[in-house]
Amino acid sequence: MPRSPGQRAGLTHEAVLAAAREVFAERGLAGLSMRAVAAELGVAPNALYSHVADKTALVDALLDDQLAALAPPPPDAEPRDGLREVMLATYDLLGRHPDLVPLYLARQGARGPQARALGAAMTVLLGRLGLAEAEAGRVVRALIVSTLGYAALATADDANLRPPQLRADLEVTLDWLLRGATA
Amino acid sequence: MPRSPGQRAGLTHEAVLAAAREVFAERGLAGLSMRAVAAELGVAPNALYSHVADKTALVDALLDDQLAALAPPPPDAEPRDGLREVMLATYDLLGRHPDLVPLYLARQGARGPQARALGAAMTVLLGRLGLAEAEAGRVVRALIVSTLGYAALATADDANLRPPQLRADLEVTLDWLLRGATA
DNA sequence: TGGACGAACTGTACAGCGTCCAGTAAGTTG
DNA sequence: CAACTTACTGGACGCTGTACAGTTCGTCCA
Repeated sequence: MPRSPGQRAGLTHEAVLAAAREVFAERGLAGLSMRAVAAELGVAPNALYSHVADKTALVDALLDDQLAALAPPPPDAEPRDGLREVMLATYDLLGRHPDLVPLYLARQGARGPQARALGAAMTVLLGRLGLAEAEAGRVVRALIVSTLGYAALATADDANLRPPQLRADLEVTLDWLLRGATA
Repeated sequence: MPRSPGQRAGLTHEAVLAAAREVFAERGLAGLSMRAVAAELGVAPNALYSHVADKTALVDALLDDQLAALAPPPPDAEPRDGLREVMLATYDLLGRHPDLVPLYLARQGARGPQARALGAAMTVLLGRLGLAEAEAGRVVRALIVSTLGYAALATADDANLRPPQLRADLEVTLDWLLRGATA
């Protein structure tokens, strides 16, 4: 509903992020412009800059936000199963939002709180496999790199590389990595 | 040298690609606009469209072009060494052109002739390790995914993730993958 | 040899982008 | 009640990729 002019919109960082989420869901990454987000809020484009440093900061926030859909593996799970499950869930999530894959890789998305929480949960599981923290960090990175990489591959529309096929390949790859890391 | 008006520029696909290579080398991906390429050739921006479908096609060509700097592993190399060398050389190349990493991942750059040649040479080496062609393709993908993924990670300026450190991690990861694949 | 034809190129223009600047109006604090 | 801060608007700048229409050239065939 359009405010009467002279009224404040009462924006917040969260409101802007929510609008960005909406625009992204409806029109994809290509449709996610500052102007579109502003229009969604019924506000002039520049108004966003009171709540967000610039577009890349908004996109970063959106990237982490999307990870909220992923449940961290419980600490008492069988470690290998838990790790495989998160990674496959991540792969599936990215499959639903292929636009984001390059962004996660480019800025290595793992900066926000959601990403941190997932990383910490994975480190716990690797600890139960006997890995020290530094070593666990390296393995987490290896797992993530392959998962994001396969998700990126799945966005190319090559008949030989359908997402289910690649998902199976990813599963095998994760297995090799975990086996190598705990040998 | 500026042609006298009314003279043809005599552009070709290769000339456009060469200009794009030049602009990219000097001003990076952000500076690679159709206008910049056209200016480099002393030509109106739209002139490019007689030789290139659109910008993404030009960028695709540039991506494959850059791979020409990579020497395919000789077929008689020790397979594991040869594979590790190409992948590390790829990692090093991408380290010099971080801008391109997301693009390689997004369009899975491996469509052009250069990419195909590298893939074929890798498949030969994997064949000598006893892998059938389909299986070799999967392993090639796994290796590439990790290599590009680590290169992407290296573009994030995190003090804990310096390129040399990640290169070492990649080396270990490649080892795990090759070991897993040939077990 | 001339005339048609297609390709190459220019000029102009459009719609869109991120974001800066200056101004105004509202809310908050002394 | 006055001073100040914050949130927002209007307008603009410089840039993008590329579509459209028109002109000029090289080539090929009658």
